[in-house]
Amino acid sequence: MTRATIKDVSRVAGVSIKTVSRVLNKERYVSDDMRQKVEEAVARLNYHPSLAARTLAGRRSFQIGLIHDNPSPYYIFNMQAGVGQRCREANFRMIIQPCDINSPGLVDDIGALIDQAQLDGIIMTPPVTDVGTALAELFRRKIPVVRVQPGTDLTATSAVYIDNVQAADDMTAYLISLGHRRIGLVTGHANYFASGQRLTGYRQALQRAGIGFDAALVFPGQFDFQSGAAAAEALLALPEPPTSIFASSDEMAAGVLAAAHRMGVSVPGQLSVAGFDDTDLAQVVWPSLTTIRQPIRDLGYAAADLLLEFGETIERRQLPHELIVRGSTAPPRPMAPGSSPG
Amino acid sequence: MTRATIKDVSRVAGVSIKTVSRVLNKERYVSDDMRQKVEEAVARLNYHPSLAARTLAGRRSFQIGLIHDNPSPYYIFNMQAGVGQRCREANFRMIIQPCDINSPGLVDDIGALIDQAQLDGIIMTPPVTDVGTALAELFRRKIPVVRVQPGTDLTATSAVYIDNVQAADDMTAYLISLGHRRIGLVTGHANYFASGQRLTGYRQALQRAGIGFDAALVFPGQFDFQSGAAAAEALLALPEPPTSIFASSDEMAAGVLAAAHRMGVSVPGQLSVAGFDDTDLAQVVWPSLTTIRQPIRDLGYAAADLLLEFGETIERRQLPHELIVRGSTAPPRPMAPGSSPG
DNA sequence: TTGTAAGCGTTATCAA
DNA sequence: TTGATAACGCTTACAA
Repeated sequence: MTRATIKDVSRVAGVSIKTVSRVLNKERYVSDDMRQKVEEAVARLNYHPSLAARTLAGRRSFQIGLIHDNPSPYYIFNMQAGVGQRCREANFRMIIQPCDINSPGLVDDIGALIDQAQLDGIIMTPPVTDVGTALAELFRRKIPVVRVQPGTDLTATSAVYIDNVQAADDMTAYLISLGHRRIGLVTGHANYFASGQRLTGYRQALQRAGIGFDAALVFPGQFDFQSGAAAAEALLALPEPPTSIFASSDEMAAGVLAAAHRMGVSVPGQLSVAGFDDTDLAQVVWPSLTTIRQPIRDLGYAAADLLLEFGETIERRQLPHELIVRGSTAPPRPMAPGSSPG
Repeated sequence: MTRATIKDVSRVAGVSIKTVSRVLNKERYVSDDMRQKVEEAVARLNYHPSLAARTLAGRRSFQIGLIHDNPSPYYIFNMQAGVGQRCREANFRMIIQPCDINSPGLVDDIGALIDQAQLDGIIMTPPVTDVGTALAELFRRKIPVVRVQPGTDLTATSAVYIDNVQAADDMTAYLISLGHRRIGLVTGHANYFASGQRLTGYRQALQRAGIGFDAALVFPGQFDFQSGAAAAEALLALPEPPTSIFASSDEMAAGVLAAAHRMGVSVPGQLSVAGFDDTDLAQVVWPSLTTIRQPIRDLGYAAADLLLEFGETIERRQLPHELIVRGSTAPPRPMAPGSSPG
């Protein structure tokens, strides 16, 4: 017993091959009578069209590529889930392509993938989104592209994103609303555009509240646990330490927590910790953290949707972020030297 | 400018199409002269053969499927990394297929995937490995299959695995070697074969050490955080509580830690906690945990290797687990009621 | 060792 | 609204 082909279906249904093809592709100009016959035959033979043949003969391959260079399993997992979901709905397949943005072969690899698989479109996630040479290659090939949270050439391709400035503003404003006046900020890796955007949001909220910007409260990080911990140590050692620390990523927030713990600073009693849930991991692993959450899965779904619905047309879609408060981000007690709890 | 085809290459190289094909497929009986001409033309034209055409014309699709129903991002990520690595080396592509083992359409979905993509082979991870209907469908189609850590029909397909009995034995023996005599065990989800195997290893080590099996020290869990916490609460409330708790998964071990913390039991001062690092997450998120680690990425690599190297032949490959001790799994202090520290 | 010709299973084109 | 037929880019047989 070998695979059923379109020929088998046409024979069983008693119609021409072309008619079967029409039904398969939901083309117009097929009578209900024909359509029904074909559908019955397809079901009876358990027929599934060969993707290879469709790709070779037609203009589409029913495949899109997801290109990433992101070491966070949670990020990738959720992104795949979202893109995969939309692909399934459209009967498309998703090809995953991990890569290394520092590899000299990056552009060639992407080109080879597109050629070999005849991809119908590409989704890129940060930081691949902002590799100029890769983008140029895609333009050259005129292949539809959707970028997730791009940092440069914002209008060059379709894109999905959250507003990082607003998100950081929201979190900062929330902390201020609880009574915090000295809010430490651990910034993100300098290579990521999100880092600067988050700093901007932080400053914006402070200014609106009439709180002066204190450069001593801003400490550079690299998005990782270590730098979060280092930042917290520095910030908590200040003559006038912050009552709250806002880390620009969840891993750094975890680092802040660890350092505070090590230094005997009670959380949230003496210090409120907040962060960005960049990897979708914070809520799972550090459930008490107050975070700004990017809806990674939704971003993936929206990216695929844009690609499948609009193709070459450039569309942008902004998704809402969430401020997630779990446990208490308690209002700070005065921490003036010598003060003691009520 | 359109894609280069094999015809273009043959023209540029001044040889026949078939010769180009021979070089591409590394067939024998090609003179060095010809080979060189072809390789130059390929490089010059930046030619990448169409997978669709190769699949349609040939017997192979250069694609294998990875089927999973596993909610752990870390597990999936590492598995993909391992399988993907081996695929890249062989110039194969990996198709990811998430599924739901309780869905009635499972078998049909798998069949459709194989038909549409003409997959050359399938890798399955638990718990899909042990779905009889799915396995039967694959046998019917005579497609090469490699299962990761199968629980049933062990010799039915090629497989890669670690020895769970030995692993649990190792950990239990290690705890005993530190002086523990009362070791609690939180078992895994009853649906997973690994659960029973780990219980067996635990009992085996106890017996060898001449320690009687105490059913009161074994508490059923479901592999998740909650049940780990519940188990710890029950075990620590025993009249004679264990000095050590061995959880059959990392998430449960985390639950044990949390519960101990909540109950004011100091770790590792009064209680040693150990676990299985099933998701490859323990070392990242709970770095102090003593764990038995499955090398997930290596399992994936080995699975793909088996599939690509041996195809239909049934081969089994056992990989070593690792006992990872970080921080101290301190020997227990006596915990008799009323006793006080040194 | 190299080349020729006939498919592979679809879709595109054009005619009916 | 339906159908015949020529591609699509490669591999497989088979010849030379």
